[in-house]
Amino acid sequence: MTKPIQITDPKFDTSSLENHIKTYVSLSEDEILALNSLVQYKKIKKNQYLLHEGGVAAMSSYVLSGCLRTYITDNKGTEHILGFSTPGWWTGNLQNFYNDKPSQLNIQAILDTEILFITKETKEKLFLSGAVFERYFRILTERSLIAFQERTLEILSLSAEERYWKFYSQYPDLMLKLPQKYVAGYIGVTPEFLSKMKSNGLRKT
Amino acid sequence: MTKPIQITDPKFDTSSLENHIKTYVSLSEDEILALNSLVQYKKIKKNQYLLHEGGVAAMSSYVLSGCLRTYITDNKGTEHILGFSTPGWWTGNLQNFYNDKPSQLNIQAILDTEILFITKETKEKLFLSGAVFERYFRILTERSLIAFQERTLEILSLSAEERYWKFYSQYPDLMLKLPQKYVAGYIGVTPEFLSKMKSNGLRKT
DNA sequence: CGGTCTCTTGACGGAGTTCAAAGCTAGTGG
DNA sequence: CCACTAGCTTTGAACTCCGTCAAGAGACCG
Repeated sequence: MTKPIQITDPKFDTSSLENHIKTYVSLSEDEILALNSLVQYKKIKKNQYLLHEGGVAAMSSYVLSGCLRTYITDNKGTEHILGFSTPGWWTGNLQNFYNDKPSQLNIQAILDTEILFITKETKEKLFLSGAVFERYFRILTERSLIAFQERTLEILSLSAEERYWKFYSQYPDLMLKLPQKYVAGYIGVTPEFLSKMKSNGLRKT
Repeated sequence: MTKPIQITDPKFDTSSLENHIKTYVSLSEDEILALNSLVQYKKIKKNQYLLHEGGVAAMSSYVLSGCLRTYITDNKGTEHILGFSTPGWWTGNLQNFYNDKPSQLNIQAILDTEILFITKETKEKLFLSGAVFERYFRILTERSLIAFQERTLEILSLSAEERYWKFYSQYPDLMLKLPQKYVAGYIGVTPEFLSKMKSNGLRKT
């Protein structure tokens, strides 16, 4: 389906990722070299999949350009979106780092997308090459955890309309160029109901 | 397994936490000493708070005995439970590690509870004393993140009854000794509706 | 005991869903 | 560059799950 990466590809630019890491920890020259030698590059065309339901390959991906969505399809066929990944953010199927059961998750490009990625194995090598990487990912994971805790509480405590505005305030530019059905799939309503909410006069309260 | 060296007064037993850490990383004697010197102990009586809404003190707590619940109160006065912490699990208000805004979270003992805890500052000291701690917390945080991602998808995709059974299968012993209103607050329904679900013949499908 | 907190039960209401149909938009090939 | 199609969005009516409010029954602790 998707082509394997060729390591002999012309050199790609890792400066975006480097700078991202440097906002959390400081990197030595050796660590930068290790990073560059372990990270791989990939292009995903719009609507193609980085991870298909049932996949077991564990990888973490840093988005350079474009946008991905991570979602599941429930037993009624409805899609539920865990999140969107825009440039400067990591995504991946963490479950597969800890067990080999096929993932329920799909990760799909909703725009032409470029990523840098590391597999489970290369990530371990990265950790061995410098403790700063362990620290970097600990911090990122903590921040991601906080975000998901907040999301959990939002779904439990806010109405659909409030969740719509929350999403809008968090991702204003993303929401404008996103198909409505994806917004619906993220905030947890049907596309029909989101449409009705909008026509029935949405107003921030 | 030999008991850890108690340098001075054996005020409390950290072997539970030590063993927990050792299931993820290996600890040197020096690291064990650092851990013992930095970790503090605390008892919380039933219904008392480890963290009150509005608190800003950042700490991570390892539960030795008892049980805690972490929750928020929304603007209608309804309580929504983020999670329960039973022996062998960590809890805390991570947001306050990254900003000083008062937390919305409450952490309350629902049984007489004993914890070991570290503050934001001592946690940093722990990281300096050994990279294994960074690794340990990275792994724990990743696992916690996976759990919250799954919870998010469950709330979005499952009915109240399905969430009830999911909760039961994940925490069978906990659910039996938990007031129903807490189960309701976790799965995201009113106590009244949970009561009706049960009387209307709950059956696993 | 007695009071407070928790659980149950019922009637009613509303937020959000389902299904179906029609309009709209955007991508695609000729 | 236009026409065609597939998917996206809108709209409406019927329906369902779950919430709200209120009242009563039970349970726990001082």
